[in-house]
Amino acid sequence: MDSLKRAILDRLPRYYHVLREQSETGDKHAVSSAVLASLVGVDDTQVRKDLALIGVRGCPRVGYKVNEVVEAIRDILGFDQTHRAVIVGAGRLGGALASYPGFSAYGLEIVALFDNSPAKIGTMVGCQQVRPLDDLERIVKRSSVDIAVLTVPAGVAPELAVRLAHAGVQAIWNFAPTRFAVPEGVSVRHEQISGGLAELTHHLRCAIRDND
Amino acid sequence: MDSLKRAILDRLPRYYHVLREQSETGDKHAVSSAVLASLVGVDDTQVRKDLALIGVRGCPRVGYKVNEVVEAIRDILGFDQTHRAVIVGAGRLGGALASYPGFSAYGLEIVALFDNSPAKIGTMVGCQQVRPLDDLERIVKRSSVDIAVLTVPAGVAPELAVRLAHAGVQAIWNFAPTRFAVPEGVSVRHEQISGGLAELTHHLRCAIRDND
DNA sequence: TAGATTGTTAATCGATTAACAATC
DNA sequence: TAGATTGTTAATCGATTAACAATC
Repeated sequence: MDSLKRAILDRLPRYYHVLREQSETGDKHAVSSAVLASLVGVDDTQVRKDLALIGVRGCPRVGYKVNEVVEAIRDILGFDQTHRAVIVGAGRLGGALASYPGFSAYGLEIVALFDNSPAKIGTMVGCQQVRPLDDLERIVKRSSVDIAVLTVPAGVAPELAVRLAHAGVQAIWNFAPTRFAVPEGVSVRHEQISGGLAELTHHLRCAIRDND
Repeated sequence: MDSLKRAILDRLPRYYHVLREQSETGDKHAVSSAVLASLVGVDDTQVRKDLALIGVRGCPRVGYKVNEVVEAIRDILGFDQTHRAVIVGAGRLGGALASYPGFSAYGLEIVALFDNSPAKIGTMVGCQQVRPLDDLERIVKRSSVDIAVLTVPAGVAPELAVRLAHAGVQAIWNFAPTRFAVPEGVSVRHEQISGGLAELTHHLRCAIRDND
């Protein structure tokens, strides 16, 4: 199977999100590319191309069947398979992710939360009891965890990424403000939240100047 | 002043981040495009183009002056100006952002944290006392807040965005898993965290199939 | 001078948008 | 049939990469 390109992988979850709501309320069974486009804020041609690419065929004068679209996206993004994940770093962000109920819709099951702070170990954060970092390898192997979420300080992220990869994790979702290399075969997604802030403050700066 | 394009706005904070560390330790005053490129994981030509675009000139055989680059990025992204911000939604994510110390490097000052839950109002979350939503307009106006961070459930995000815009906020940083329209002149950045998860699970799915 | 690095043009690549025929 | 919507090709746009002359 081809790996899909980055751009479409950003849009598919958005289609999934808005259509899943509609498929639950169930008052509309079909959706046109124009309606779906306006719901997620993209061009209608874009929607038709994306859906064609993932193998969903629509019907002229009717549109696309909501259920078909939802299932095709769920299938292609792997949301129908359960992935076990651990969160490393029981700070506020780690806690926020550990207690987010929405991940189950994406097939993600959080099986453990780690930290190395004695003050945190053993306490409950979200629905998880914090475990010591020493247990990392054991639990990753025992529970066949394949995704790790990194919410630790930038300084320790690279070494933890290596530990996780060696323990058998296949994908790392990195929220630490740094980048690192990982062994072949492991995929990493760097979530650089402050990048979004830069965009906003830059716009503000331009707006202020334009008023002068 | 021209607004810079999206792509470069994602890279500038990364240059800023790695060079600021180097400028503090101070052992190297110059950096070549090749070194900077490898530090942030982009092409070296890309670095030279980006720096040329923001008006930094390098020196053949030497490279770019670290301080010049840091200051140019700080200036163009508005990190040298202090922006006052409020966080709306004192859940775990809101709390994580409220207590993140790194924002000051980007010129962001969190002045208030709001929630509508009586159980939370008045308690301390991060370094902020949670305030009732009723005070939103008053505080935004009084403290001339120009950025709002939305960490509320998807359902209430659109109405809060409108309230914030009317109160005078100029930029909204939205972490709720939804999209909404805002009045002309207000900029919005939608941070869709689960999009990153889709990319990872898709890669996992491809890897599994390739093994079959 | 020789050599390393910048700065810039040209080529490539990919993503988005426009146009329109095909279809129910 | 008429009309709305899909599906697809072509055109545009922007971003990235390659090549190389200019420069210290």
